[in-house]
Amino acid sequence: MTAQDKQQLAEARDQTSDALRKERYHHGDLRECLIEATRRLVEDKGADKFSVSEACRLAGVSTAAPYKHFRDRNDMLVAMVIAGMMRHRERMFAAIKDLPSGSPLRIKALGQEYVDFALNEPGVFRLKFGGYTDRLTDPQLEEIGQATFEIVLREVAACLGQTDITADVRQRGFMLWSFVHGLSFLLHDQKLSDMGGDIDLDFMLGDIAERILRDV
Amino acid sequence: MTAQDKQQLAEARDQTSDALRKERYHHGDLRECLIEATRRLVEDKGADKFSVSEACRLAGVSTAAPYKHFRDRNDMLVAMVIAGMMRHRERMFAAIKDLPSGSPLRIKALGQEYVDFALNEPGVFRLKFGGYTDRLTDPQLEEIGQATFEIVLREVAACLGQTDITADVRQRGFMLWSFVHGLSFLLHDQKLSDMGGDIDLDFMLGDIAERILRDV
DNA sequence: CTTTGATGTTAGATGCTCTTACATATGTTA
DNA sequence: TAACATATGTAAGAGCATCTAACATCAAAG
Repeated sequence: MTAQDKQQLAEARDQTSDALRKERYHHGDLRECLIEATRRLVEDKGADKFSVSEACRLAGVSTAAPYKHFRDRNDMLVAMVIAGMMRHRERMFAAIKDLPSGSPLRIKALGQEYVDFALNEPGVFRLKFGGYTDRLTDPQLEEIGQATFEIVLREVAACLGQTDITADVRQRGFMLWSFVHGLSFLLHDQKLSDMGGDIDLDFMLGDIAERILRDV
Repeated sequence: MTAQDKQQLAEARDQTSDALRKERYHHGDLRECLIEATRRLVEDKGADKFSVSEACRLAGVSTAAPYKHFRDRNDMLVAMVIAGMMRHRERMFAAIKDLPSGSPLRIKALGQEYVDFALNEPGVFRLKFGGYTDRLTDPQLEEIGQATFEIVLREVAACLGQTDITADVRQRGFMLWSFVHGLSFLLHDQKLSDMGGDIDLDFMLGDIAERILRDV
């Protein structure tokens, strides 16, 4: 099937009331469609409430159909998370591309983007990092994570005026990651508004970058 | 039922091969027993694989029995998490009681204990903070969390030579929390060993405490 | 001793995951 | 173009889980 064919089928589906439903015996692009249905359901109701059956109802196919495209329920979730983490990495690239290189502003922007993603797509974020299931150990997912962390390390090195990734750079990068990672969870859990009082998120992101980049 | 009766029943149960099973028609302390069974299962297989039925098999009761003690499956998990977070708070108290007051060592010890708990009881930790389910909003759980955070705030204030909890203290406390919180997740996900290389956890905990307690 | 409420059991309604066997569409090859 | 091979769908059902309703048992209070 050519890209043009897919386009036509997609347009045909979009004309229906629910863009996800199929109209023919063969769906056209059921795999992508199920991933999108999975994403919606997980964001709406949480990963524990997600059911393959409901994704099938959204897509307008029988409950056996997904098993031609995914090994099992968990595999559907993994596929959805992979797509999400690729979006995540792209956004982190985009967040810094217009900022002066070697500036702590780039570190802060990366942190801001990390938190934003976690808050905008909490379903994906918590599936990836919340430990919902242990079978979330896909090699592709590992690569994406590694590559994303490399972005941070490059920026940290640049801020310190270094060219290569030393142990010191690695440690500062990991500390920054830990911070925004925990912050993302706590923000989504409303802990900042519950216990933080008048703490300013923007200030905190700049402050931590400064503290961790500074020499002792 | 007196405490002594409970003791006798507990001893009777302990004589069987599986300490959780009952021997009479009425169990004696099924609620506590189911909470413990839930804890074991969640730690062993993860919250998503946990089933009420299996907890019942562990306890040696019918699958309908839990519903006399818990509203539903989720309520069982909540009860288990509450018990876990009370252990968590007690351990944090214990971690600092022999250290000199006003010392950053106490901050570091709290962080160490936080991470230790997350690694020793990841099932509890991730159920509480991983966002497995949204119905984990028990008022009792809220109180425990608040009280635990107060410990941290008191220590931060003491380290800064202050007596009351200012906005500044709150912010530094929240930053420390964010850090150890994220660190806990990343450590359990093996991200430190995968991407951190030769980073030393103990050093990092001391380093972050120092950085965040220092004046800018 | 009897009653009563708490706590257990049995049976079953409902829904989910995943498999097996079969149906239909697609595109490749003779 | 016809026929076959492959990909992708459906139908039916096994097996297991949650939760409910009706009934059974036991302990404590009157």
